[in-house]
Amino acid sequence: MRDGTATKNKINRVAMELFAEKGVTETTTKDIAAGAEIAEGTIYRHYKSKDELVKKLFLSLYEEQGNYLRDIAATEKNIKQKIADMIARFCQLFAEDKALFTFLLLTQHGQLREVPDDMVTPVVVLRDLITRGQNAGAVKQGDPDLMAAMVLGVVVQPAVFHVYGRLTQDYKSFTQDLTEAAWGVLGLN
Amino acid sequence: MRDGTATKNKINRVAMELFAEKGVTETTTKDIAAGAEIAEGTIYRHYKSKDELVKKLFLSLYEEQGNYLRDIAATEKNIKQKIADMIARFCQLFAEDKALFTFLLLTQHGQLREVPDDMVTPVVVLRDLITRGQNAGAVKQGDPDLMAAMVLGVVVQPAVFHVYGRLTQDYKSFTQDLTEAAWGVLGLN
Amino acid sequence: MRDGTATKNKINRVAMELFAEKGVTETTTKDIAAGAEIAEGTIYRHYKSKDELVKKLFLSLYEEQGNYLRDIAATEKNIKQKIADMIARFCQLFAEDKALFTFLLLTQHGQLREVPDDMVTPVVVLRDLITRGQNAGAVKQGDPDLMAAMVLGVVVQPAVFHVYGRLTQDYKSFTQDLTEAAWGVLGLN
Amino acid sequence: MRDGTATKNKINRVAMELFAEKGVTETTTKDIAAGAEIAEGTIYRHYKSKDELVKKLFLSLYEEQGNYLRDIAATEKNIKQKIADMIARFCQLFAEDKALFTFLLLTQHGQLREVPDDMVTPVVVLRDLITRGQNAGAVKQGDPDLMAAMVLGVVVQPAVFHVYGRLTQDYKSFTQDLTEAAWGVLGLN
DNA sequence: AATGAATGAGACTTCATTCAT
DNA sequence: CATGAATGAAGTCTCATTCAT
Repeated sequence: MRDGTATKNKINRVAMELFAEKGVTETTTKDIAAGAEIAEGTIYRHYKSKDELVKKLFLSLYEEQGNYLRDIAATEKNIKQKIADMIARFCQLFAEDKALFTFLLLTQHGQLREVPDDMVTPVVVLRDLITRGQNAGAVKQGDPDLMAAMVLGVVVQPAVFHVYGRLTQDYKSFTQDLTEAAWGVLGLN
Repeated sequence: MRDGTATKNKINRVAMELFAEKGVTETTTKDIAAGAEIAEGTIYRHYKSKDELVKKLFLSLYEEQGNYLRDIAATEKNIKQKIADMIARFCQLFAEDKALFTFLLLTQHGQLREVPDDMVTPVVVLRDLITRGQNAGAVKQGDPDLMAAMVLGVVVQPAVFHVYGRLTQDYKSFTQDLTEAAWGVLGLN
Repeated sequence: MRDGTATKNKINRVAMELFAEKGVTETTTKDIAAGAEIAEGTIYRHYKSKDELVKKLFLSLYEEQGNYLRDIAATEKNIKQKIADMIARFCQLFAEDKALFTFLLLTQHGQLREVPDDMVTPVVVLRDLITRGQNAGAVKQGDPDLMAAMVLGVVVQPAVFHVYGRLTQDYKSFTQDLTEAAWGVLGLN
Repeated sequence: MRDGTATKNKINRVAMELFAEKGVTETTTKDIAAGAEIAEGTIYRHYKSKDELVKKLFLSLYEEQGNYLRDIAATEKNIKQKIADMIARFCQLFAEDKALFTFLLLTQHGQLREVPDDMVTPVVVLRDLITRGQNAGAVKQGDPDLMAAMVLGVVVQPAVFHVYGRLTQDYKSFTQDLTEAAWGVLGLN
């Protein structure tokens, strides 16, 4: 291949999966190279260091999730429906790409502090949506950051249980229950 | 202290704090020894390996939390009150010892698989309480594991936000809100 | 330039300057390529290896200096004047192209052993001039290699000081002093 | 051994010899460890990095030479004799420990800039001695830094020739010639 | 029980060199 | 002649663990 895009994509994918599987520190550059079927040195044509790989991977994927949610928040629907759509989208994503979620889950500690203030993150989108819902009188009063945290917890913690085998059903089957719980937390019933 | 109990306690405390601060892999045995003001080799008088230290520390602290919750679950109160007590207890703990929570938070991945089947963990206690509540007709129907996960998420995720500075108030001030949200998830209003 | 002469010259010049600035091992082929505004692979159209580049560069420049001195030695002037001319020439060169001198200075160790026996080097020219001066009775007796070394030291060491900032005046202003010192060493007063 | 002094000394000696023989970059930590008959990691109990090893080694040995010369400069003798003593001392040192000289010679480039301003170096001692000699009317006028450089060149450049095999006699046999040349440069005859 | 110098496996990274385009 | 992505050997350094004291 003339440009290295395919190689870089392969590195990204393999790295994400290995990080999700074993954790970042436990995954060696050798592992990544083997998984991507390239030489170890090749990683360094695309990233200055393993650290940079982790950070860029995390930030780009984290922001990508933020963008998805932002698009949902930007629709014409009412807030109740937007919350439902967001949760449906999360369940869909998790069912399709568990490694992506697990990677974000494992990597957040230590990477969250690297998030630029102006980045569109899932958390920020959710918090802003809640704030606007409160202003419109649809969502009950309360610290919007706290409410965002609780909603996030309702949706994410079952996914963690799923990752660790405590929940085994197809995650999409939880969509309805999660949505109703989130509505309850926000007083949207 | 002719026996090494004091030394071991110091190791445990220092290790937990360093693990919470920087993560397990990023904390070296040298760091721990320095923090505990002992020689590196001394750690190996008390633990066979760093891995064993991490595992024993995690399991004992995790079980300790389970025991607290079990004691609450064993009281004569009604389930609604028990949930409230558990959350109050968690908020208290988190406010008093953030490092302990952070340690458990960071370490769960990779340690959760080591938990013996018969151990009394917070998750098991909570799940069993929910099941009994459902049998008694107090808690609404639904997968008890899923419900336990959602309740846990409601309580724990705000703590994560607190650790990363997105929430800054004294955690105990959230007790009421968290409790009501948990009740809502369980249909206990 | 259908042939690569211009490219090769650019490589030579850039390489010399970088070698002088940071040392040979500390200069990467990537640095050279970047400085010469070519691709890394292009270097290998002109040189078999980095080693060959260093060696050829050193030898050609070193010999070039030898040739200059040989031309001076071949004139009709008396030895005293020839020494003066050589030193003047060195001061001129150093003032004009400090990088060239620094490159030769840094590279000599490790390259000096590669010099072919029959090459016209500054050292050989100087030594031969001294020998002839001794035969003609103009230069005082003594090991000609030792005397060549001392004369060289008198002229070169101040240049080293200049490179490292211990001497800061225009080097040409030292010409007279260096010449007289050299004469003194050779007993030419 | 209870303390690591012997090990550190061994590292220092072996490193100096290898650096002198092949150059710093060409000497690997593996080489040093093998030469000192220790594990590679052991080097890092005594030095934070290879760089630090090189720098500390250079600075301590360089300063040591400065101290020797300072002691000579501090005697009651006249300046002519002091110069003679210094040169004799240098010839003695070089004859006894060629590796030390070669190490200092090879390493000066890149280390000279690290020398603290207040360090007693051979160059500073020599320059100060010359300045005092000029004030006393014993040494002829002229930039003392330039004169120090020339004297240094007279003494050191033959040593370089010796290292590269152009001079082969016992270096101590040059003592008289070098001394007279240095005197000549300083106008001390 | 405690020490701390030493170990050695292995991680990350660099860089001269190759080769398909 | 020129490119630049890829290689892989080799280097520096870290760190959990051991063992003589």
